[in-house]
Amino acid sequence: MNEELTIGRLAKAAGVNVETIRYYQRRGLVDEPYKPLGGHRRYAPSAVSRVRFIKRAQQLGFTLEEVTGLLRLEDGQSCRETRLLAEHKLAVIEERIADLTRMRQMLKGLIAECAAGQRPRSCPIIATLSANSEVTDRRK
Amino acid sequence: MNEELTIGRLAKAAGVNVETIRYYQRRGLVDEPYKPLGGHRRYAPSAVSRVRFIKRAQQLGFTLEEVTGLLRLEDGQSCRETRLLAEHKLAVIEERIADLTRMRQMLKGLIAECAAGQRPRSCPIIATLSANSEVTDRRK
DNA sequence: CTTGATTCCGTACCATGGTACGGAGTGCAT
DNA sequence: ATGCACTCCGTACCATGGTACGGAATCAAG
Repeated sequence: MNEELTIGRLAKAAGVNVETIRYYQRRGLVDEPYKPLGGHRRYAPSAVSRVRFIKRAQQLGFTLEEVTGLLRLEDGQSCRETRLLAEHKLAVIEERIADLTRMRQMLKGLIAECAAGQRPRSCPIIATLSANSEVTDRRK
Repeated sequence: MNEELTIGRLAKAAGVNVETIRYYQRRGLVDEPYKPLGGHRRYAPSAVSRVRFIKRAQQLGFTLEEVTGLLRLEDGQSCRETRLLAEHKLAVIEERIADLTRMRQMLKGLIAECAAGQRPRSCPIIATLSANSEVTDRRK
């Protein structure tokens, strides 16, 4: 019995499209197995784990380029280096959260003003966007 | 005296590149003024406010397509409609924050495990990424 | 053996928000 | 009036993570 997979079965097993497998191959994230002359490539079952690894890393916020780095550490022996990558990613994510939190604060404030209907002549949101000053936090 | 601006001065006044002005024109966010035959276009001073409006809206998380919608409400008379746009954007931002917060929690936990060195044989981050469980894709 | 499904491969395209390039025409200052 | 800076315009390109297309070859089931 042969446990090897066609690209279609690999894709289905990993929960991605065939085109995605090809794309990962082009990016060097997944090995392209030997192709018999005039035949189709066969993927080892381990390729499924590989693709899932990539998908999980993406869910943690890693880009495909960063995943490439993680895959070089896949043997689990370079814990320190892996941790550094994770710490850097954590810092970036926290920055994004801070950015978004600021946006949220602004929007919440503006929406509240709108809802209060304090300025029926001119929408507070539009007024803020049209303001002649810089966009600093003049409103919290 | 003539207060009209060349595209270069407009760009500088608004703090963006000339190419960005052109790009906004192509997207219909900024009007393209009349061009005298064999001459250069001249922009009204209000174009500066317009570009700043766009930039401010972007800082609040709106895409250029959404900014197009906001600009249609620029007279400030459609407060309710404007507020709906803002509320929708707020919801999207809160979802993004929730996503990122989950990532942060995961990463923090994994980094802590790494630092504790509880599993010297295999890095906990790598082990998690390599886990044989399903991938639940929350992305849409 | 035939037929329908897959695979292969290169290439183009999607969204997003711009940036870069290049040749020709203008504008302004000296 | 000369020369450099600026403008115009179309087009191509950047990153990111894929998706779509299409013709030819191949595989697998009946």
